[in-house]
Amino acid sequence: MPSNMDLLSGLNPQQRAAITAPSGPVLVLAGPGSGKTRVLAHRIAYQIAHHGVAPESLLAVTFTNRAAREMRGRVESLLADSGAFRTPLIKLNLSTFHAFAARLLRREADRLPVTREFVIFDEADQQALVRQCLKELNIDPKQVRPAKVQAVISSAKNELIEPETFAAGTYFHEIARRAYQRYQQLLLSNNAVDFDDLLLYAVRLLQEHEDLRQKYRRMFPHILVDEFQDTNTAQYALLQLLAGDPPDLFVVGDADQSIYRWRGADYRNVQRFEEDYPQAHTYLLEQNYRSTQTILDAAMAVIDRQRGRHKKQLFTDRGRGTPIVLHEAYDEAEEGRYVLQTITELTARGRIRQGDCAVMYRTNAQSRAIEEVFLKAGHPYRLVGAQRFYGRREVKDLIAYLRLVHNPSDQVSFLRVLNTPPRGIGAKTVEALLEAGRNAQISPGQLLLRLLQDGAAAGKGLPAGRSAAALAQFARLMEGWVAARDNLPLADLIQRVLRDIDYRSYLEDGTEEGEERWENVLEFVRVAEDYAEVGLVAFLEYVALISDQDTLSDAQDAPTFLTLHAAKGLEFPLVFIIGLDEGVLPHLRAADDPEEMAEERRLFYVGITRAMDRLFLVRTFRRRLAGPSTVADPSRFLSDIPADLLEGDRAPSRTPEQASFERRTRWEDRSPRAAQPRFRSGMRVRHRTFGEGIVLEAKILRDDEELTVEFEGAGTKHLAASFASLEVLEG
DNA sequence: TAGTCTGGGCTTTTT
DNA sequence: GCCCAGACTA
Repeated sequence: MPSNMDLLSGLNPQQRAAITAPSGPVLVLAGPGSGKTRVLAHRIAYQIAHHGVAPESLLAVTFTNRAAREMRGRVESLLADSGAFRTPLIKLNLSTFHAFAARLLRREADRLPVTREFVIFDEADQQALVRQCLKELNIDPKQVRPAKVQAVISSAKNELIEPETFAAGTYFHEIARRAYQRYQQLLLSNNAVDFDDLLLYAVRLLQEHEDLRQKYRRMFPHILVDEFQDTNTAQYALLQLLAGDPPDLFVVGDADQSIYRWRGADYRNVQRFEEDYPQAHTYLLEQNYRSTQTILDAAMAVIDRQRGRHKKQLFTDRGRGTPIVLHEAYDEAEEGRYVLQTITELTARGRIRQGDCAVMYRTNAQSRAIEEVFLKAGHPYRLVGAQRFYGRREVKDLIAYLRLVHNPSDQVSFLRVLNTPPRGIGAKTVEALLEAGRNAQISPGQLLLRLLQDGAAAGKGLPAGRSAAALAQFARLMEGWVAARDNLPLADLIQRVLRDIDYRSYLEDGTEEGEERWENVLEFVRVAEDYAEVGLVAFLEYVALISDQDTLSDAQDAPTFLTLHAAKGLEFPLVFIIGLDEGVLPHLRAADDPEEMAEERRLFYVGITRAMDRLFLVRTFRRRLAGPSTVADPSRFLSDIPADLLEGDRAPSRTPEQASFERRTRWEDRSPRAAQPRFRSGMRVRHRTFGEGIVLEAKILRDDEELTVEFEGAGTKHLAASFASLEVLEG
């Protein structure tokens, strides 16, 4: 087949070797911009075109729908170009872990404690449920925070720990254990699963049912995984269960780009893979095709400060390129103006398009200041962030209505919409309704529906009078929607709900905000129109599993604003990373945990390596984190970048305050290694007031050494070596 | 029952 | 500075 040549042309020897590697476990360790995704796409195409593998027997897993979509496009065009395939490869199984698991669960629902129609609860729903559990357990939600309990439950699930095996060593964990137990029961009575259950149930199904295991192994004898470093325990277990014997498991990843630890991801799965599959072939991709050498050098300088990783040498033949620009703004507004101004200047020459530019930040909240500047200037931009849209109150309300229509047992949704907009159903009535539901052993939604059918008989225990009328009216609405559910196109169904509840006049209260909320509703209807074909179930699933990255579109030639997390896997000719301040990047929350601090560093590394040609690092002198604005210190990561890669570009001084600040931080004359390291992690030290402790982390910061010390009595402290006068005891 | 108020809590990243 | 939950009042 001459087409094989096309599939391998233009690839470097390492890439080629990985793509043509014999079937079996394969690990591709790939630096940023080294053509990781390309290798994956070529591998798929090569298997199909060269080895005659049936497309439907391949399962490729990614972390976002966007990545899956892109991969599909690439594979299809590769195969089309090579003349091997003409029809679109609809049979190719390319999806996210969660979407794949959801499909599996629906197909095998008869072995699950939920029905095929289960709904997927998102984080807000989960918290609502946890809140309910705590209430039942008579726990004050102020003492034990529902969000924290939810997080604990979630990470337990990601570790495949179920309520029965949940270890309760502390008071908090005992509460969490009981809440977890009740939480699972409540999920079932809602006919719902949460994000984590998707994976957990999938793993359990395959563990417990030999026949299913065989079935899926036969179905997908070839498995490929993107961003393998971001798999968590449940995902890894799922892969192992799916991988047949002999396993044909092709995984690509980069431990340096692991940024989802907080979601249970464990980059040590890369090592685990090598241990579990000692016969695995490993390929290393180091040549970078994306960035200039200057950008790569900066990235390496940042990541090399990380201990306990194996060093990669990133190189390119793109040449040195332009120095990285470091800019200090006075405050967030000026930060925004600087970004806008720079983009305007650079694009004015015509070589760079607006859409080539990206602005990246640590937290979503940071986008606000930038957006304001752009809005005021009438300059268009693209904002990446699905959560922002789907997390809005009005959108969540609508989704809850739809979920209720789809699944009247969904109590969380039911309670959300029962009195939204207000229709005279107050707390007392709700309480009575819940009680009646408990007595009748059915969900309150079902109870209401039944009430209509057999009249007052089932309504025992429900309040009479005004609220009864309100309840009956709501029940009639519900009944109407459920009846219309299967006959009406999705968008029409939504329109009908909107009309029935007169949602528009509820939202439009004359304020600009109300106007905006209604706009969002209309936007939501537009999205639903695209799902007319596939119907309500698929739409709800789409809405539940959407990710921020999925909202990125190329439709508009405008700069993109996105979080560093959302930026993973993307590239832009021109990148701004803003908010390079202590407390922002690295984030405050990471300060007392070396593992988390390491992840902040990797996050910065991911950001740097998104840039192809130009990189702008921006920080702010005054910043509002919470409450009043305070003076921020420059990010510790900045001092890891060698000065010769940087170009100073400071705004003119505006205030004496700033001028004095600039005198203190002279980037251009800063020598990168001014101070000699005196401390190492693991050293025992003594401090005058804090007593004895162990150095957790020591790093050179400008002309001082910054230490993180765990003191026996005083806890973890951050100290500047020159002030702290520490005595070294041993080490 | 609904709407307003206040006080407290809290701040990350997202499938 | 912002948001939410629960308390309070009409």
